[in-house]
Amino acid sequence: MTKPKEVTIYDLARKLNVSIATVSRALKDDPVVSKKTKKKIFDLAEEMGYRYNHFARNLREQRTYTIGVIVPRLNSYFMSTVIAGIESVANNEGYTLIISQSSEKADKEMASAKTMFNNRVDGMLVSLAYDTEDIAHFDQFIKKNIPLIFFDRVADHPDCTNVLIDNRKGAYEATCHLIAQGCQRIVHITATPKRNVYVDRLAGYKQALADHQIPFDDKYILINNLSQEAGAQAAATILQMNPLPDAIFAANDNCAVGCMIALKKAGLRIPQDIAFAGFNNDPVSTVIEPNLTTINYPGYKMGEMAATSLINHLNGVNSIDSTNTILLRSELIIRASSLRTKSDSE
Amino acid sequence: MTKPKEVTIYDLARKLNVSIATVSRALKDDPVVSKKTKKKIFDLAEEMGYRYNHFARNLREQRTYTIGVIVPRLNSYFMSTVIAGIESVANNEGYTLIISQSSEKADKEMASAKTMFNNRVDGMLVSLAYDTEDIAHFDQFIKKNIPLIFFDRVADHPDCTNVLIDNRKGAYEATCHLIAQGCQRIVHITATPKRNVYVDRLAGYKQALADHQIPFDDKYILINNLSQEAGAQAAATILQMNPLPDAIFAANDNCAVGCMIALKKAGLRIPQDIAFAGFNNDPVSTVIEPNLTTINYPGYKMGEMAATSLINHLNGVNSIDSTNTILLRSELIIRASSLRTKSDSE
DNA sequence: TTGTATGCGTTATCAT
DNA sequence: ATGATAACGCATACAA
Repeated sequence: MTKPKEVTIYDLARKLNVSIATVSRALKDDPVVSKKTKKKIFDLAEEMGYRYNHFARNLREQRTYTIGVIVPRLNSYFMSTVIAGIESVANNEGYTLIISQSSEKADKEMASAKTMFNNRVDGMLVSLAYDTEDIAHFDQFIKKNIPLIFFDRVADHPDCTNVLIDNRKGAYEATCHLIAQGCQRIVHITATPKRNVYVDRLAGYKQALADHQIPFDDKYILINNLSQEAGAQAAATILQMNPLPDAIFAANDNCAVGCMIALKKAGLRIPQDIAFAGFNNDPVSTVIEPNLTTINYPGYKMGEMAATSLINHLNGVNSIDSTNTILLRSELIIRASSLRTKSDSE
Repeated sequence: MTKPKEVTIYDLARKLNVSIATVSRALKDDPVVSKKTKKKIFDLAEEMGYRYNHFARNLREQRTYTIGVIVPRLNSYFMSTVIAGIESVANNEGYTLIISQSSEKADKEMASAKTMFNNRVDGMLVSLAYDTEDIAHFDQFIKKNIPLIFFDRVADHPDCTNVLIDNRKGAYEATCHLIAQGCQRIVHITATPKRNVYVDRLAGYKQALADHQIPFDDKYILINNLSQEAGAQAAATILQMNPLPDAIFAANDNCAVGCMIALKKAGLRIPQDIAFAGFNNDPVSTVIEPNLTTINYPGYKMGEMAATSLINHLNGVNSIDSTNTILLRSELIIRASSLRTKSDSE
């Protein structure tokens, strides 16, 4: 139970009859220290099991080499991929991550923000929760000049960089594809208009309709939380429609899958009766039958970009003003769920 | 770019004409301070935007209120659920999490361990990587009396508590179920014998066979990394077998799904030609057709238990000697992929 | 109930 | 090339 005493630079200094200043300098490989003493110090440090005390440094340097990450949830393929990307960059640059999930709740997000603020993170990487309305809980960072970068679920803020894909374009392409397959009554399942990703995807959907002279109809817009269960419930609503829609474009794959399963159970054939497209290219999209057409979404890259941009900023490499938005490429992946023209190939 | 100056207890003390000791005591709600002064101090702290400096405290108290978490990967439903459980407990108790993924590689795991050690975590929560042989990189924690708890992918270590399910029992039940469905030639797909979970599941499988007088046959054991792709490759191997096996028990759902898809493509009917069982109750198990029989696995609970146990230990509540293993309940969930008796119901 | 003084382990400034 | 010393912000033993 007793904590063994930590070895400090004082201990090293005493044993070698040098000053702590010399030890400190040697330990960070300062060229001003002679090779000989440096070697002596390194060796002794190793031998005595010296370990660097980050807190003393943080206290002294007023920074923590820690980055706070808040995501809506960890258990989505996309998010965990993003985090992997963030981690690789952060580790490389000597930063530690504090990760927290908001579970899609604004109040949890606020609590996490506060925790991270109190932990004196050097910078923040945030993807907003489903129901966050107001982003005032991030003002504390801005005020203290702590850089904050939003990714994927972003917010418009004059002081923050955003990293995301062109959601509007992705949705536009998916919808155009459905139209090209002969679909006219296309349902769009999406989530809260509080989040840019859903607003933009809806806009892309609308524009695709407009560009093909298909009138937009409110009743074809279904709003839910995009869970698989919500997809199943959406299916019930869809089955009530008369005439039945001939395509569904869901704002994520999970929801699309829940909906597909329910519609199949109701006896509809996909894509013949109703075509499907999703968003995200989640692994589940290649498990569902027929495989789901979707938008591929560079999660790992997004994580890397966000982290790199943040760290560059921390190092003063690029000014936060210079880049306000980083847009990543996405792509439509066409699979059997939407292929009506030669639907039964393979 | 300039860092605004931080407010400290000195600033508060000066403005109120009290000592820093009083401020320090008031801030942590020490009953010894009078209500009046306490209120004054709280109000001023609020007004001046004072924030607590964890590093000064850490430096002073020689602890960090930080817990290190190392997992094989974040992007599995199971692991992210475990982490959600860990997080809820840790947050409640005022601990911060540093999370890192080993990406199933021993060297990354070692690097993460070192980082966390240098960050002076108060305790560790670890689930081992696929290819970790030697757990010597955790000795540094043991030596410093930093408690370490393994969960799910555990190691036998006299000084560590393990939190896991009874993998042997789970596998035994799954295998018995397959046998009860009339299967005799049961392939078991599993992973490295370096990890307890796979060793135990294999043992459960073997015991089930033995208890039903079915001879064990080496060639029915397939070892891979349990990815979906590996499942597809396993399918190729299985198709070479003569006679064909009549059941597959995979050590996780992902791999089972990959294998099912490939076998279906090859024209086999599930469960009529070949029955399937997996492990984990991953959401994908209810997307694949037919739905996958599997072992449900209490991830959130496991995270809560591991975190609670660690924090209790940190608080000196329970000695690490008192509980060396915490076993959680798991359960067999029977779905269509293994139901041969009345296979086509529903 | 409040105050004084010291140490926690660094880094950095100024000397030498 | 090396050393002495002053911060950094807080908690606490001891005093008052």
